[in-house]
Amino acid sequence: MAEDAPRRQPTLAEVAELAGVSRSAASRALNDAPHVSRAKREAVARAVRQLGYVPNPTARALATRQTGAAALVVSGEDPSIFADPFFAQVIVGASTALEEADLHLMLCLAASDRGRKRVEELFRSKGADGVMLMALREDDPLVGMAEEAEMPVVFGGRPVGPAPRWYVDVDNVGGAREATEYLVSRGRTRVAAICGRLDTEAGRARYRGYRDALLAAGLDPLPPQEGDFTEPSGAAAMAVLLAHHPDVDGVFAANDNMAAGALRTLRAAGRAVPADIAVVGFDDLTVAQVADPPLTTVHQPITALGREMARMLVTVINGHDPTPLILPTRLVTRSSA
Amino acid sequence: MAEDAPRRQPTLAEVAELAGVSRSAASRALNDAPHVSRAKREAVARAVRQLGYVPNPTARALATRQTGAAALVVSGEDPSIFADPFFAQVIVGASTALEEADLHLMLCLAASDRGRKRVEELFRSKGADGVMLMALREDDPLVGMAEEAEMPVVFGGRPVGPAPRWYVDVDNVGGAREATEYLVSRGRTRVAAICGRLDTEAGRARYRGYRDALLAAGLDPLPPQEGDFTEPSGAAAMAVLLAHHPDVDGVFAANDNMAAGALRTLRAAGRAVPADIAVVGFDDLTVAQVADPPLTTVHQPITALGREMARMLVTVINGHDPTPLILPTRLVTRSSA
DNA sequence: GCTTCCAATGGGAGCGCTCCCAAGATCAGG
DNA sequence: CCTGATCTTGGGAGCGCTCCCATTGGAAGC
Repeated sequence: MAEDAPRRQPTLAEVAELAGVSRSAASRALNDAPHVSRAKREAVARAVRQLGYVPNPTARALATRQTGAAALVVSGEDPSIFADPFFAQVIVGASTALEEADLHLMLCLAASDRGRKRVEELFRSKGADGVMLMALREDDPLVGMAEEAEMPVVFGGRPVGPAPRWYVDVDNVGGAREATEYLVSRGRTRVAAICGRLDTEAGRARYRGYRDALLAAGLDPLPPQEGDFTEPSGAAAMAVLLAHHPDVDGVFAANDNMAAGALRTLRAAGRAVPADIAVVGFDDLTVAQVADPPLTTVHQPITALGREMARMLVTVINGHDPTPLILPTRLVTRSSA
Repeated sequence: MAEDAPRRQPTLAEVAELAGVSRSAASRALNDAPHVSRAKREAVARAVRQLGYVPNPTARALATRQTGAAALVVSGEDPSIFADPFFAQVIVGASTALEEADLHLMLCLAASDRGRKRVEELFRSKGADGVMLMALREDDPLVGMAEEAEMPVVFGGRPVGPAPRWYVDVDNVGGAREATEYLVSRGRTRVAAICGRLDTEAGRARYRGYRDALLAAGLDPLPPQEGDFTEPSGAAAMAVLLAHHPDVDGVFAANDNMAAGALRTLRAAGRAVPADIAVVGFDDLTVAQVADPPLTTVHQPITALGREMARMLVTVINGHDPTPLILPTRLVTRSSA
């Protein structure tokens, strides 16, 4: 008899037979559940080794009604939003925490109609044990899906509107306030804000922090100069700012990408940083260190954000009800302010 | 009767009953397979809508022996390797292509023993329909796992050693050669290389390209000054270079991160770029545009790399045998050289 | 010596879907 | 009007695992 090509994987039943025990006993032994004698436990282990048995996760999932996976869904208008290194760091944290709970990570970029439809299906079909949701915008359809879904959902950063039950966020207001206060403390009196998308809670919160700080210092906040968190948008916003308020001497940018863009515009315009204009960013990504001059920026613990989101999700999946978490930020001073 | 809490999802059997057809017919209608009358097809559609039915992917997976997911596995010694924005772009491409094939994306960072063990289990248990493998190092245990796995595996970038059956790579040698030739064409005669990890094929290939170009121009290549693709390692390598070869007038760095690091060291050492030393990078990530001076660099189509990997994987999953693909690079000249 | 209790055990019934296959319905051709 | 070919149809048997539950057999208690 020729060996028929990719021979089927051994099943638990075969393991049981080889070990001379029942399927039930084999199953219990495998999941080291109680009520299995030491002898049978060993017999099963031997059979597993001999057969090279690996449990079939799909079958297990069907029987237990648990998929063994958690999804990270990132919203956005187009997939390029995900190119921001921010998400990569979130993933590093989330992946590590999920690994500890022995869950797989599914990544969904809900950045097209097709993508959103697939996420909806994921929710409705319970295709994962839980979901982490990020980068939501105002009136984001994902919020509705999450509400309807009978599935654990943890938000990364609050969505615009009422706070969800479970979320992990960063102290955006506090960070922005600290950055602006720093600018003021360095003697800047005409400080502007290049803010992120105002249809995101992060964008709004950071502008709020900026405004609060200025008001508290008895200075006049400028109206928000909106960017979209990308480098080019920061460069453009800075150009507008320069045109309308030639006398600005300080800029708080809602993230490092935009701050880097501002730096570029400033360089082109011949303004010295920080001598003429001081610039502060937000995020503390690699770009902040590489920029010239290196950016003074608000550090946020991005990997921790991912890690805590995942941990919180696992807690919820296990039937508990954790309280939301707000991670601290801190100002890192370099040379741009 | 109180409505019992999270009422079980409707099953296909219930849909069939409501529609007055058999489970088989309902199944066929759902997957629009042939042999279903128009009338029944519509009845099923109506029942589906009325019940809010969504098929259970796990059950389907068990029956069809297809998981409906593809995994992207990123190797590395620790998870931080993934923080490189390079991977984020790969994911954007892969995710888009996978979406078209209606496959989910599982992300596995094989950056710890635990992580590698989970990948091995994934392979052995056929926990995905196929795998994309990246960032392999010499003697990487993942290569062995991939070989033994009876599962479609597409490599992103070739591993060190014999070329695998299916891979998508970038023309590393050609790109490095072009970069170096450019340096030579600008009159540089003492050109050094800050190369990436030499236990990766990309690191080796780029050094080879550098060496080939110099040899062809009748100049002497310097021995490889090895970094690990990170910014600090580039800064450190540049410092060593400056100490041992104070007269270098050109540097080819194997990626933008290291080039940015080199720039930093050069700035600290008071060397003008490109006047005293010209610098060329590789990748063309955002950092290249933000660096000061903006980096002349070898652009590689990263999103396309991800997209083509995913497409190739889908092709293999569908039973075909595509040929490996090598994507072109091109030099983008900015101000650093 | 005889209950009492509990660990150990294995059979059976699913989990929700696909798919093979036998049987019935439909229709054209002779 | 009958025969054979083609399309529909639904029952049944899995896919591989978990888990409930009834049964067994000692060990411990009186």
